[in-house]
Amino acid sequence: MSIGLTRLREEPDRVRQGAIDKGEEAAIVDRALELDGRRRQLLAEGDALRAERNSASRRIGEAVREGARPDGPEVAALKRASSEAGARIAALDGELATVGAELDELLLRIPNPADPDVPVGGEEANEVVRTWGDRLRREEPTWTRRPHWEVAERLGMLDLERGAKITGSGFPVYRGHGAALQRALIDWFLAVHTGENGMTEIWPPAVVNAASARGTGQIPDKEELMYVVPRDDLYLVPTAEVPVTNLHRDEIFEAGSLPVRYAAYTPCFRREAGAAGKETRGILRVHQFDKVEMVLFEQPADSRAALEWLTERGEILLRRLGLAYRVLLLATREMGFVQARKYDLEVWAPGVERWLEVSSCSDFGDYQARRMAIRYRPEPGAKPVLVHTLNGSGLALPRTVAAILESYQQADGSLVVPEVLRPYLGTARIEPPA
RNA sequence: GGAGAGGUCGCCUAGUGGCCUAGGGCGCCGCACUGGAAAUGCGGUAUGGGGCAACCCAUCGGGGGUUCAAAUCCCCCCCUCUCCGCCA
Repeated sequence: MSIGLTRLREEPDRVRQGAIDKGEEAAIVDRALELDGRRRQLLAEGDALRAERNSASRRIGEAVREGARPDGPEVAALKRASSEAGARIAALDGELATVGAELDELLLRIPNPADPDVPVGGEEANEVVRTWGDRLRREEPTWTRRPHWEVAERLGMLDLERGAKITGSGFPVYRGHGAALQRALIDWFLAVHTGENGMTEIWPPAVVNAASARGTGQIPDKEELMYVVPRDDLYLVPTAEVPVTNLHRDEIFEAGSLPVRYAAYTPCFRREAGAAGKETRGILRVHQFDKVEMVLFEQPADSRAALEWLTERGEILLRRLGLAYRVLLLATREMGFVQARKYDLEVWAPGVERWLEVSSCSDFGDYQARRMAIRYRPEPGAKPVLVHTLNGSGLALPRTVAAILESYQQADGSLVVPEVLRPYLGTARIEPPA
């Protein structure tokens, strides 16, 4: 990810303030401006020298064609001029490489400024935009709700122990109705997205190359987050965002072709190094999980409205599942480096009595698109401009499953199946094995 | 995995060190001709960077090298196709 040089030059104050709001040093902005000036100067000098060298070489060709001796004095003089320019170019290129490297490194540290109305601060500044549904209580009048892992183990839907045996902790095994529930959710989510939401379904590779990992910023920003296959220089995807956004890397959308909206299911692999303990009981935080992700490519002017629409696509799923949830507008230091605006969807899990993040919907502005060179031609024949990219979960499965298990469990130990999933599961109620 | 053939402008293609500052065709855009169109003719049709501009620079799958000069020669890598092997 990086900030655009044009934007840096045109609104340095906004960029500087944006960096401060996200907890970065403002001084890097000024240093970057300085280096940018030096770089442009070097480029101009280098280009002039290249022009000189090119014309000298061209004249050698012409002279030889017109009968000059290739080893004669005229040609020798031209050769000398050309070599000399070449030597100076090499020197300038050396300095340019140094300046460019420092500049690139600085640019990587300048965050995408948040939208003006995003609250400034950390977690305490997050804003609850809206809440839907009634929160169930753990303590019912005549019984107590169990946490999801107990519900699931008792119903034979989940086997964490054997998952740990065959792979490691954080790799859950779903079985029976538990496995079917995974499949049902994925299928239903995609049906909604490709149907009423008009998205195109993508079924991408779950493993990507280094260029793709770099495109969405997993390298170098979040390299420790990913599982790596070093022998083949490949990376297991931490989210479908990576392969799906990279679909259009180095491409130009022709006029009239936007928006392009995708929905994609992939398994997601995250190392989650250092995350262990009570907060991660059950399937709240695992190394492999399933997720349907929505990825949008929009015209710049449309991205803000598209984010509201995108967030609503996630909310609709929760409402139809009958799960209480809230929408958070994340504050500047919570939203991350690359987002201009970000909403989190949190579902209520009555068994553990916690809000669980099941979706994160972000507008990246042109920040991602710049790194991947994804552009759009506003009019036929016009100069391409960077597109705006957005993505949002719709939805991540494990915590959605946890909320379903905890919300729909019954006093007798059975589980009522949410109505929208009954056609997929073929039953309205799951009973404990006899 | 082995052998061979390829990767050039949106698409097809020419191109074996300097008239390549990449030619031609198709498609597309504009203009002319037409009542309107077809056909035809003329012109234009990549991306990024720099410059007020004329214009300049970079890019022929990617990277490195040889040379005054590389689409062209050399090395490494990637991808596609054909055949063989293996295989859910």
